[in-house]
Amino acid sequence: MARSDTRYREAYNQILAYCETLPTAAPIPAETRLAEIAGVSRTVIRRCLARMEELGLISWQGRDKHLLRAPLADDRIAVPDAPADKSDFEQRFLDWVLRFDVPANTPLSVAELSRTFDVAQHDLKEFLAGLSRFGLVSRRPQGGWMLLGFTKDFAIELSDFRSVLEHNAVAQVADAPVDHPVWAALAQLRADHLALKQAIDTDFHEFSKLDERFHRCINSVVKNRFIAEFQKVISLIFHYHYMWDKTEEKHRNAAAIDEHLAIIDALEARDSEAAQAAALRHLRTSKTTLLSSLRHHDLG
Amino acid sequence: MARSDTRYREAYNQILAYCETLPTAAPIPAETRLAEIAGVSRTVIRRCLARMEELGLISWQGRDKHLLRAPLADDRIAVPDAPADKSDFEQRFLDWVLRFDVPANTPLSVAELSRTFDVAQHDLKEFLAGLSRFGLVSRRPQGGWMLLGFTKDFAIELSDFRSVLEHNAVAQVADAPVDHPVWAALAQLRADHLALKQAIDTDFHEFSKLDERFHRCINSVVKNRFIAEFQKVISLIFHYHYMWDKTEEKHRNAAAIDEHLAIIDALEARDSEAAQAAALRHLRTSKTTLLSSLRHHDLG
DNA sequence: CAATTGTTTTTTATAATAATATACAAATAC
DNA sequence: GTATTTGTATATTATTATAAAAAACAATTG
Repeated sequence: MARSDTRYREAYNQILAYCETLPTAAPIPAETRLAEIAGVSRTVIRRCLARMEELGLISWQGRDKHLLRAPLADDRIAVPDAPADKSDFEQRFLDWVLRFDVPANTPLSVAELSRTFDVAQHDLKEFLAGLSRFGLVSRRPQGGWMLLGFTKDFAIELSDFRSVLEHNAVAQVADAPVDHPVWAALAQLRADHLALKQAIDTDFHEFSKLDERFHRCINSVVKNRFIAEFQKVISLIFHYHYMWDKTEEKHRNAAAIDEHLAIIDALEARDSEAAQAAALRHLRTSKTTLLSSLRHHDLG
Repeated sequence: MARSDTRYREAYNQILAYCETLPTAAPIPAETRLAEIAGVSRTVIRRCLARMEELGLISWQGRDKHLLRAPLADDRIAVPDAPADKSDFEQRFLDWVLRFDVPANTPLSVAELSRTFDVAQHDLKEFLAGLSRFGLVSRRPQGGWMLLGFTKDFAIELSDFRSVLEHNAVAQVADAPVDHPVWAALAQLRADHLALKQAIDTDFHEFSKLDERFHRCINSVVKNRFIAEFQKVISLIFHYHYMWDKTEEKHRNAAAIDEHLAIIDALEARDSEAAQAAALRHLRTSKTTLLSSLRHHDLG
């Protein structure tokens, strides 16, 4: 009933690995130095040293520390099982929400989520607290959390917000200097769009990836932490909904390719006005698609 | 070492108050009904009923529940002290950060914050997790949290983001129907601006409030949860920095009044282009002011 | 059989606590 | 003497155990 000693165990193995690089009988650096190496506090280092002394790996008396013998594989300490990739948990959670069409206003059980996703309960709570800033979840009066989105209103507001952001991004691209990498990227994207247009009859499902690449490219010009944070959520949501709404997919994607090309044309001509107008047209189409995809899923 | 029974205690008093409205010897509603009244689960209600029976307030046998006597003030149960207004904690925290110029990259001690703000540690963690979405705080590798902003980069990106949002808001105001309440609000704001302009020599410090009102008015037209969430943080930060930067305050405010009036003029003329241009000018000034205020505070 | 209560199971909020970090004092080496 | 390093004390954090509360289910009752 306290915190785990994973940090100590990992540090111990790390220090052991460091000692392997030392010649036998070599003096061992100061505790502060070791703490730096392992990225932990001196408290942990002293625990490590104590164990190493106990195992007869080192002599330790005051500031006189010496390696007695080379560490063996057997000297290593066991680290509790896999640290459960916490990094991509966000991705997996949104994936779950969207893929299984978890309806709006579903109560979320932290206990259950914790089991299915193999994430500690308080990490989950932190994550949900973060999402509540995006209005995707909220606390329930009787305790616990609930999934607010994905309603029609949410989709509309998200689309509108996306339009605002991309409108700005397009304007910035048009103003980008000639040597900006975005131009090379756009040239490549144009080629890829044209290629897919040729093969649209068979490869139309490839468009989803291309779409994401295109929008990411446009937005990459904007260096802004707030916008970047939102783009992550936005692109994920749009991306998934495009993938599922199979109605008229081929025709829809063919049209979208032309819309993308129109934006690229205007941008390369440095016609900011035209580019923004083209972007606006495309974003309107996207919004319509997102909303119709919601209708098919019987939400909102 | 478990959750508090505040919910039970509050529910108990609430049920007691409900019983006061009943005539003596009246039958008491079903547990489900009582649960609805108090907004808690049946589990809590049964605890309440058990206590009421024990005190001789009611008879309780199966579904036969009757009031035996009118509840007295003395029957009430003590509720643990003030629930510490958790609602405005966000405001108080940002206030603290800005008012005391907490420098960027300051480690935040949850334990200390919990004490000074009188907020439970896990509520704080939830709050910090939310702020980390805005890039204001982040987790430290060695545990705990740290305050990232308020750096120059943060201010620049925040200003830019604000510009994007307000640019959009102004465009929407220009398109608002004649009967939209924003027009009445703007008319009032125009009058207030003109009044302050007359008295600028003495009342220039009044501008800060007016500025906040003006921007809130413009943004009120945009109905979007994402934008609204950000506006809260943005307006708070700009508001405070304006209040503190005392250099040339009078002159600065006088200029800002004219900028605001120019925006109002263009909007009332339904000249979207001119309004956006005026807004852009004003936002540029704001950004400069914010940055210079940072320089005076020796940050970034 | 619909509404209500009795009982069991699950989930949540929270305080207690070991692990860790940090701060400070004493000792050592140069 | 002073800059490092270690020894020790204190503070903070992460995590768990657990009572409180909610939710699910079964058994009554009118």
